[in-house]
Amino acid sequence: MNLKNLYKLFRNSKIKSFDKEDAIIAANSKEKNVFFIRKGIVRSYIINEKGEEVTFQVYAETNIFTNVHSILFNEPSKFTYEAIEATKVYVIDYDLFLEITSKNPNLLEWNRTYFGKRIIKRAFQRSESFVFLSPEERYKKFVIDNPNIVNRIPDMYIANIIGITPVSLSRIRSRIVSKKD
Amino acid sequence: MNLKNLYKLFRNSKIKSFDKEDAIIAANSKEKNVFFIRKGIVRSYIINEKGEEVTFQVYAETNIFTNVHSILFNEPSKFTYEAIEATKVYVIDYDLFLEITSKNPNLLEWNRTYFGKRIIKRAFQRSESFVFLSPEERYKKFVIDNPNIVNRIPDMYIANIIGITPVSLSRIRSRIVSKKD
DNA sequence: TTCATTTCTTATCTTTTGTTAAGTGGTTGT
DNA sequence: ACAACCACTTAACAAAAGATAAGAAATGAA
Repeated sequence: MNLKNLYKLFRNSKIKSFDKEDAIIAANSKEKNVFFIRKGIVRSYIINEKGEEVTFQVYAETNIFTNVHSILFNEPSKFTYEAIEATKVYVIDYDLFLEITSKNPNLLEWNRTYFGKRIIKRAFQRSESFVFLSPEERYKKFVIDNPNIVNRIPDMYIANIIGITPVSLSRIRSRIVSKKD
Repeated sequence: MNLKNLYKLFRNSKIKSFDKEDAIIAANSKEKNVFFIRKGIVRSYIINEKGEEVTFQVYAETNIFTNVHSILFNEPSKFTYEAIEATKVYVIDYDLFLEITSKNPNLLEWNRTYFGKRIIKRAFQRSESFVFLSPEERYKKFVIDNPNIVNRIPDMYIANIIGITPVSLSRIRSRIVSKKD
């Protein structure tokens, strides 16, 4: 599956634009849309018991994001999905998404193999990174895995994503710099 | 989907018994079997660069485990799957598993909804626990989520699973006890 | 530009974790 | 029963992380 087919899938869908800090999927929403990011960055976050925003994941261009909890389990979203930059997305209803992918053999294969599996693989790899890697190693891995994202989002989001505090990430960064000398 | 249908799926499959510490799936294996645990506990682990075993996950009765990396991506398993207790499993080849589930409407629906989604949900919830919970909270959650496992496996496995050292888990446990007074 | 806001860094202090090692208690196998 | 082994605890120390706050740097808005 390549980007060509993906564009085919989304070319007849709606396009929506969001300004920085716009909510794309509100918390507690049960909407079942599939979003393909054409331009921009999106993050998912929750508000914890202290009232702080905690970022869970970020998505950039050519990535798909959805309200996983709704699509898979018909549950309201725990997360708010918010544009970090001005963002353009293709939007397609999940049922229509399934209908289209099931009619086109290429897309069906893609949906079965690439799309669903990619979600599982990422979730697995992420859990593995917490079990097998230190915070510093997780940060280095994030930088390597997300070269197109790392300089476009606040470090505090990265800190949340790898499970540490922003202050601690700042110290890790200065530690890495001083080691290089 | 209930256990009845699951038993139906596995009733004509092979049954295998493993002694404590037997490897059920060897590391680097590409076998594509699906295992249903009838009795016993299984853990997956890797050997890290220091030569230490690091446990990633445990599975107990009525749970299914598979060589996820092989089934989804045709890659060799990173993990060894090992019986922690004397264990009896139903074994069925993945292709046969797919064939049977696709013929029986109940099983097909179960495979689409319950089986695949359960894997995703668990992987998500696990990642979330590392982002949103402290080590102590992760331990308490593990105990609540796994009442049938927690007293049957060494604490050192639990420590690995929640991403801390055995020594640290021991301290957390004594902290919890002293708080209760 | 200038001002206000937000993020990042740095500092201080406390708490927790990692590491290593020793000791205790329990289990296993012969 | 006995020895050997393994898991758990505890201790001591070093390293890292969390919490809080203050200042610097960057960003955004008027």
